[in-house]
Amino acid sequence: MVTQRDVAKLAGVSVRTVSNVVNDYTYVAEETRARVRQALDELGYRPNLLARGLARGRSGLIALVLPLDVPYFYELSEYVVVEAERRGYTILIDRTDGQATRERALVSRTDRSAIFDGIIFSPIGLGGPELRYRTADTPVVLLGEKPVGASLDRVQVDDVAAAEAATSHLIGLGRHRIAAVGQPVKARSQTAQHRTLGYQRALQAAGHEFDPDLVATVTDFHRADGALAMTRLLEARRPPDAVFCYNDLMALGALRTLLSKGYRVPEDVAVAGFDDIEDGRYSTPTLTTVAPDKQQIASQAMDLLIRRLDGDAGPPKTARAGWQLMPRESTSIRSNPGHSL
Amino acid sequence: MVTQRDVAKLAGVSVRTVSNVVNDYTYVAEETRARVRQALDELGYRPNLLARGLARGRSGLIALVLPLDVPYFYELSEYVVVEAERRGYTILIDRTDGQATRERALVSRTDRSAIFDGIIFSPIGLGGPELRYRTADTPVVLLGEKPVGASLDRVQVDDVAAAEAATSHLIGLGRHRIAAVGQPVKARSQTAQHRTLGYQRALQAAGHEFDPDLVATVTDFHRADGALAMTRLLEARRPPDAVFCYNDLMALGALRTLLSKGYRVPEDVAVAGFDDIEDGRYSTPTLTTVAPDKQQIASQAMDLLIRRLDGDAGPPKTARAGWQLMPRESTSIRSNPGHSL
DNA sequence: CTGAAAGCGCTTACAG
DNA sequence: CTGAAAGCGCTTACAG
Repeated sequence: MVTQRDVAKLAGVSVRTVSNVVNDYTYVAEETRARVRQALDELGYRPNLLARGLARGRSGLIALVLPLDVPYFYELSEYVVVEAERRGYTILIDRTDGQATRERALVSRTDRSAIFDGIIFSPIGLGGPELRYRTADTPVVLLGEKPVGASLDRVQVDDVAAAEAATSHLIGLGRHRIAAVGQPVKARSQTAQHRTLGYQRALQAAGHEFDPDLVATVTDFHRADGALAMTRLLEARRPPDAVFCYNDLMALGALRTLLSKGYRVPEDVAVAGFDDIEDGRYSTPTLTTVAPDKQQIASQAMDLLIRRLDGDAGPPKTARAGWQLMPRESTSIRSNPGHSL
Repeated sequence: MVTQRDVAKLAGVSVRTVSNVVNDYTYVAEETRARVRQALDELGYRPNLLARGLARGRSGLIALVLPLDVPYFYELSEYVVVEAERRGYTILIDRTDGQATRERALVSRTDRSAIFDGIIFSPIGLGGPELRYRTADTPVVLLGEKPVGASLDRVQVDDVAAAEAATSHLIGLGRHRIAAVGQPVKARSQTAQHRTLGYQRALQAAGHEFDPDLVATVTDFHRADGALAMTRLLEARRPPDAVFCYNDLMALGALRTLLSKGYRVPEDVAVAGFDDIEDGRYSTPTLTTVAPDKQQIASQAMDLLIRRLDGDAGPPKTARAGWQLMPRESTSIRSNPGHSL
């Protein structure tokens, strides 16, 4: 490895000057700068970022810790990368896939996060008590609902209102037996609870009765879970004529189940999801969904984090990001192109 | 920040001993160990990984640099994370989305990779010449085809054979006008060329003529590109009765175009993809595809990298991973459930 | 504008 | 089994 010392020797200057040139500091004589540059190139010097980080006290690196197995998150990650770049930081993604073990690595003693200036974290498997455990050395911003008991900065979407809007939209179609898919078997985050709450509120506002049989539980938020839940719902005595899934992935699974059993969507059963992932814009029929403002989420998360990096030690803050209902073919009788010609 | 010095002072030992305890070295008296542990907990010590990495000369971190906007890669990334964990390394993902600018950050002087022991890299936008530029400080393993001119370790799948198998499968259905979707407008990696070659070989083996009009070019490998290419193919004088897309994402886009225009799949047009992403197992119809052995790719990439980390300085090696044709509904007349009941 | 030197927090031969 | 000390490669007041 070529060090600044090697370069300094070759250029006949001190490491101080080499460092100045490498970091583009002013106050270096043009002649000196040229000589150092020459030596830099000749030797093929590249800085050791570990050493630089140690000396500077910060690495310029931010960890984005999230479950990459759900498209919503990797779509979101692109926005976070861009917003971080814009602010001079580099994002490195640490994929947990919601596994508590991997998430725990974040709060454990020999925490990989120690090389990061800050962390943007979307906890799935970990509850608040465990999160609280973490020392406050590295600032953390949570994405999504606050795990019970944790007190950290976070950015969230109003899940209750969004779920209510999605359900109301299904009600507006004249459907009466509207199922909800996504209540986890064992609840950890509050996301699902909030969406169930929004679902119930919409029902209530429309004067529909709430039928517990129409709330399908899941173990995970993947396609397979949506497909399985839909199968169970269809086998009930009084199957649903619409279904609101707590994410698009499950909605796509439900869609698959419906179509493969010969149901027409939306004629027989209307389907709505949550997340606005790209898949839902290309499925047949295309998927009605709630679109959280991913760009805004990313931007707010970075802003919260940078506030902490700048030394703010105030109480935890919560930023709220917008969302929008996106009606598409899966809830629109008129245009179901798969059957329209 | 609590340092080992603080802990040493509190426990009444030297930092040497603290370090020994933190790293679980043997030869620490039980009594001493207990006392140090006590101090560690009391102060809430967490190691500074930057400093440790600098002192040890390695960080235990490996960068996985790839385009996360394509599901194939984030599915692959999970396998890489697991294979790395198994070998005691931590993967951090650096998403490039195929943008040459971001890929270039990897070969630039102030390379973020300097904190990594090694790099697993899937170049999309960068050609071989630029890759060659990078100094050999940090070992690199390439995923996929070798960019022209680069000489680095890599793991690849036999694209020619796999594409030939997929095309032959379509021919076996009795189709005569088989289109190929995925030849990039401006070619950089060899992947697409190889798949086109396999496609042509299958045609030739079956005695079909090669019609250049049936090879649709794309600018990217996303759904939108597949959808657009399909639209153009359908507008031709003699539209295809089957289409082989160079990845599943484009195949899903093509599928969407076909269904929305009222074509039946596979009755009117059969569709095959490449990658075996999860979406294709839940689309309607489900998608026939080539499934590269992702687990094997990940495992081989890690093995190649670790060989270099262990000091092997031999010539670049190429590992070959397996693949398998997965026939599904999009090429199977019998079972197209969307229309079967 | 540039040098000599301390320091970032850790690891690890070298002694004992 | 443990201490004193050098060193990892960089940055940066302090002088000049």
